[in-house]
Amino acid sequence: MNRFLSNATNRIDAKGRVSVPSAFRSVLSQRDIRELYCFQDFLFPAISVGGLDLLDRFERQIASEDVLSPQANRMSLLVHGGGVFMKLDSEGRLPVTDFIRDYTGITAEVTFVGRADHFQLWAPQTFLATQAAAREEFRTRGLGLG
Amino acid sequence: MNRFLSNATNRIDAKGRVSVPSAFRSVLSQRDIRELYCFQDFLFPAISVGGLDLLDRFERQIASEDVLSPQANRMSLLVHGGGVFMKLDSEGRLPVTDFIRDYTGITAEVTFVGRADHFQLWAPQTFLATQAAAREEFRTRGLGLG
DNA sequence: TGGGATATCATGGGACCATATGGGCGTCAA
DNA sequence: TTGACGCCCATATGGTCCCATGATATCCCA
Repeated sequence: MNRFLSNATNRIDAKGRVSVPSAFRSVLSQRDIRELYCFQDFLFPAISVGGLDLLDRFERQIASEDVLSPQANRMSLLVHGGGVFMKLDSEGRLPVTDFIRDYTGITAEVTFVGRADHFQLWAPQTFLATQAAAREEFRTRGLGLG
Repeated sequence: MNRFLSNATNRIDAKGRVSVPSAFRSVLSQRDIRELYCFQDFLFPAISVGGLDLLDRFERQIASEDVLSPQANRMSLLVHGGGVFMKLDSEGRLPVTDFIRDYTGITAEVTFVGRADHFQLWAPQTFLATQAAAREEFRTRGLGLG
């Protein structure tokens, strides 16, 4: 497996740590991702986690803009300034900081959700609800992306 | 790490000093930046800090403009004339001068914000509010620039 | 097919270390 | 002389490492 797929829910311990699922850890080591970069999803209350290559798309766009461009400035503020580094401990756990809790509503448990080139942290019930809502959306409006 | 990323908030002590986050200090030494050049951000109430190479992009743009361009004239006035030099002490702290306080509204705490090739000083609550506003902007209008 | 052995993984907690922070002292300049 | 600044050390808080325990799935063999 070389992509982040499926989901799993783990408990946060008394020290505020949570184990990253083994399957995700093996993808991380396979891609040689040692420093995790995390930032808020632009749409959902979830934290995206992956390597620094996640920034590439944004940085290409920023670099192509005028030095004084407010849009480029705002984007850099979010993706460069709004991200957080996380390191797994030797057991493969990551600390669940307020940065994560505040944006996701996570309290006692974390749902890890695969997103192919990265994975996300969700509050379990929010994940279920959002997934159901998305399914309902497709059911009524169809798959059209417009 | 060779870029300024993420953010951190530190307290100003009784002598008006604040510790630059360890991660940012290591980027500075890695880039062999000893004298910090600081100037006001063009859009936000924040101070930009970095090496003199920060001026490169501005100077390229100024050079490409007409000699009589009011835009280039203004940019030089701000970037060349409006900057100040700062030095870290042996512990990696920098003095928070009135130059910084007046433009940013910083009082008791400083939020250091990574911007890839430089970092910025923000008043914590201003940073949070501005970031939230920028995110909302992208959420409603999309990521398209221009 | 079932039951026990074993490996893998999540969880819990103690010890240690890096870093932010606070404050003392000497030096230099206004 | 006084105040600002640079240099030094002392301390605490939080993060990281290390080892132990418990749970669950997998395998192997009878």
